Amino acid sequence: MPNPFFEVSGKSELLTGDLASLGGSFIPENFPHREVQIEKIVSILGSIMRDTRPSNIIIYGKTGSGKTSATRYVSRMLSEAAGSKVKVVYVNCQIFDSPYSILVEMANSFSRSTDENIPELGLPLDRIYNELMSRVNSFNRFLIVILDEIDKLVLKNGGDALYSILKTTDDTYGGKTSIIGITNDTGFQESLDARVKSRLNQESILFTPYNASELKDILNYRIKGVVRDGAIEDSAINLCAAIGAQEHGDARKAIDLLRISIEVAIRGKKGKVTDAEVYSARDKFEMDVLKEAVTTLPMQSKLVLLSAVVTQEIDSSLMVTGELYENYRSICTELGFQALTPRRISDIISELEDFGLISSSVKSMGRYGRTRIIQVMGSLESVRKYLLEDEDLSMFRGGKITRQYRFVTDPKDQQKARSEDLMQKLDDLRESVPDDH
DNA sequence: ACTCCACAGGAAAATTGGGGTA
DNA sequence: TACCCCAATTTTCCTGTGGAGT
Repeated sequence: MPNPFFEVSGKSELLTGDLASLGGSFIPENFPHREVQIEKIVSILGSIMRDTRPSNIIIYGKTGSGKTSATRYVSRMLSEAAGSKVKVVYVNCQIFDSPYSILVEMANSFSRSTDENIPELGLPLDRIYNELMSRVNSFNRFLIVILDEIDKLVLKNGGDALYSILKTTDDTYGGKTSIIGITNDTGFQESLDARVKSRLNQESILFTPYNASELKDILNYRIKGVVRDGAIEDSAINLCAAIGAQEHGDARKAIDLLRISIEVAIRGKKGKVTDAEVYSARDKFEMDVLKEAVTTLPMQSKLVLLSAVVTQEIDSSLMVTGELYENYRSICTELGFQALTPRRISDIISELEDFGLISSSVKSMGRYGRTRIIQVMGSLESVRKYLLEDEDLSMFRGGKITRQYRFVTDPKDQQKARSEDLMQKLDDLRESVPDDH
């Protein structure tokens, strides 16, 4: 009888190694089909071994093209080879997206203990800057700053952040700071202003999308030593590779898919991974991504998304900014949140679109104005379910839904609807407790 | 051809919340 | 404690605009 505890602990006769090596943050020892790019990075950074500052690098490539892990891989090797001569700082610009937070993050990477850390808020920028400079200089070695998702910096504050970081490459006496920017936006350069562009873009490296057969090689390489020989059918690997190839050659997706397939097979007590496991893994994968995206949203974004779900449930053809906003306000009232202004909600809608949770397109409705037509991605029930997992939202009963009067063609009906809407708003006002400010 | 809706989205002001110094 | 400094976030104010109605 197979030991049931092996199954509980995630072990199985399918496995010979640790499934974690198919996880997202794992950096492998080898990058099949990325030899050219890696060699180029190595040759640029190699100047450190000759005590010369390396050029700045910009790396382009879609998600899952290996740019981030290849870069980290190379910098890890460099640290091994160059020892204390070099310091590598990795900053994800999606999380640290202001000049202040990035400089602090850079400076704090030199701290040996938390009490040396610079606070995350409150200090003048140039002081942070000077502190960073003095730390870099006293360190007196090469500093390599990896800026992942560097395009987010430009998007959010017009390149100011980038400019202040680039200053570090000049002002360091001896000029020992280099920057590696990573982006998936190929038009990234055009959005830069000239002074930043000329300083930043000294070398660029393109990570081309993997094709299906390359993905297959990668998968085969990654499962070596993890899975018992023959535990995964060839066609299942091909399927994972094919799905990854469809998504702009996304290796991360292909690997995740394979990992989940294995998990599915283990849980289902299957002896091997077949196409069927991959297909159900794909469904699970989509759900996981959706759940992760929804549950990690900031509160206000959740409220807006909830409003989008509710609005679409009422009538998907009427999903426009104005309706969404009115319903958002009702929801805020019901749940006791302070509602933000339409301008901010407009931005939040754009943010939700960036996350792929909704899609929108601006459309002119002629007499009825110009607005965004919005649609929730994924199934409404799932999104709703994940949203209501938040205990602050779980009290949501359905909310008062504002009366619809836009696009009502008959002017008489429109007039009627408008006044009814107005009545309801007055009711709402009377019901609501007056704000104390 | 002209109007005007219902917003989009840029820019600047105002608010918020943290930190330093005296 | 009082006060001013800072960056981040949100609000206020604003100009711009595609096309159905007229």
